[in-house]
Amino acid sequence: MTERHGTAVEAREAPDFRPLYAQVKDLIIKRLIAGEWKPGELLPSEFRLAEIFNVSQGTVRKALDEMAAQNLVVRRQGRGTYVAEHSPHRSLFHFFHICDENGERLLPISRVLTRDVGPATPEEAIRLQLSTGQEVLRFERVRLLSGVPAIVEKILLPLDLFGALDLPVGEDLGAELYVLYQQKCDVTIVKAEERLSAVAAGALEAEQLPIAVGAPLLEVDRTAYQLDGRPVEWRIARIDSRNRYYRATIV
Amino acid sequence: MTERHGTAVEAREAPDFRPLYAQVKDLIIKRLIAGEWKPGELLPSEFRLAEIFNVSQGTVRKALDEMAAQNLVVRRQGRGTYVAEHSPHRSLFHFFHICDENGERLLPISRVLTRDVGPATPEEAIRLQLSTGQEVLRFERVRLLSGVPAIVEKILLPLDLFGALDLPVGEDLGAELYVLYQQKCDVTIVKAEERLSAVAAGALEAEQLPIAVGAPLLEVDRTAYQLDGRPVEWRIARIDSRNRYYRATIV
DNA sequence: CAGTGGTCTAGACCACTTA
DNA sequence: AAGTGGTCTAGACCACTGA
Repeated sequence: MTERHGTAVEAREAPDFRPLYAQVKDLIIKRLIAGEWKPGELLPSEFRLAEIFNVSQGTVRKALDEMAAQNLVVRRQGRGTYVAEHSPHRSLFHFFHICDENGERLLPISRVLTRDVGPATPEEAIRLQLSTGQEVLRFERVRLLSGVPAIVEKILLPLDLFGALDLPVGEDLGAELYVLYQQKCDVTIVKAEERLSAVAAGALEAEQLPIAVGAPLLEVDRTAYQLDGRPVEWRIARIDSRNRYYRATIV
Repeated sequence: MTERHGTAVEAREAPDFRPLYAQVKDLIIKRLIAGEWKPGELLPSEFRLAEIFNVSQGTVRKALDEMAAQNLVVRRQGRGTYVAEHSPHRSLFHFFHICDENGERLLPISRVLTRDVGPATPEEAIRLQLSTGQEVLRFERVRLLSGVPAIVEKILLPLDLFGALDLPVGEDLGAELYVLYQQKCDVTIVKAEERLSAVAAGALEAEQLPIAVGAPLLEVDRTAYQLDGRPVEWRIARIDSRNRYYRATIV
């Protein structure tokens, strides 16, 4: 630990007095980023971590509780604390917000339409914080809901991280993308920002979805981030939102 | 408290063992619902509450921390714990998610178009959990963003709670609706569920907004709840989402 | 200055899991 | 039975607020 504040009169010019538990949390996250513990693995116990960082178990607990609230770790009584993993279930329930009219989660099936590699355009470079010209992967895919084409998606990924990703054009993906990112490319998505708007269907959408050009579509523009804060995916989904909706809860 | 589990061998057939702090939280929420402490008021201190409920201060703290995370109370070091209140700022930042292209929050100005009282239709009764025929208040309003009409909204309220609400047709509202609900009708919104989709503009929207019939609009269908879980507002907003978007964050 | 919430620690017991 | 996280308590000191 950098500084403790008890015991005696201390020099305390440290401009940033962060609580101990916050410092512990940062240190644990640093080790996660460094890959010391991989997704799905067990962390050391609270007492062991308390020894490592030379704080009390209660302080470690508070750090881990916050990390659990952020879905960075999963705590299981009697077992231990695990590094969070992208199960298909978590991917869907956490990152896919489309429901049918009764509020039931819909399970999508995907088919890749096109695959493309090339230098990033200026706009793409900005969105993924790359230098212009750095190589990127581009995909277009269709997702079916209840067996009907419902979503056209464009996905942009930086090639330096996703070189190992092999999405076969024309075939169904065997898993959720974020699960594949983690398993094949060691990239874990921990946060996403979405911008929703309504747009008119273009030629691509009218070709792939059972709608006419100009029909209203729900556009979800998402930037997804990994643990170190780097934006690693930009995707734009255009959704035929008749009989469906995007669900959000405000608490 | 109902039951403690320390000290000795105890009869413990209670089928639901809720942690003490959760029971304390429920009891505090019950008192909030009963109106024992009003929005903006100071709660008793942690030690005082610990006496009241006969638990330790740490247990009260955990209950209050959870309530603070849910925006039910606001904690201020050195002052105390306040019952959360709908300030204009909170209303906007928490419940209004429309931004401009740079991510800047937009401040809306409202004008009421129509006002209507009558028995609830079957659909309306379902959404507000009323008996068919119970009286409801209906409003239509236009909201301007950056001086331009951008949102047409239909708002439905049960008359039994909102009889005191007086929205003058044609005039600008002096405050955010949720602030008015709280100040004039003693109704505090604590949660909302939103369903987003894309729709084609109809006659009303084309009349009020600078767009054509059939143009894509972002529809936000919101049900808002008060502390006891009762749905007390149903509103449908249709938003001209050119140069704007609805912002969501997934963590 | 007294009173509040915020942090940190230490220790006890509980419930759950695994061996 | 041993080890884990979950709960509860008690007490210390800190930082902030307002009289």
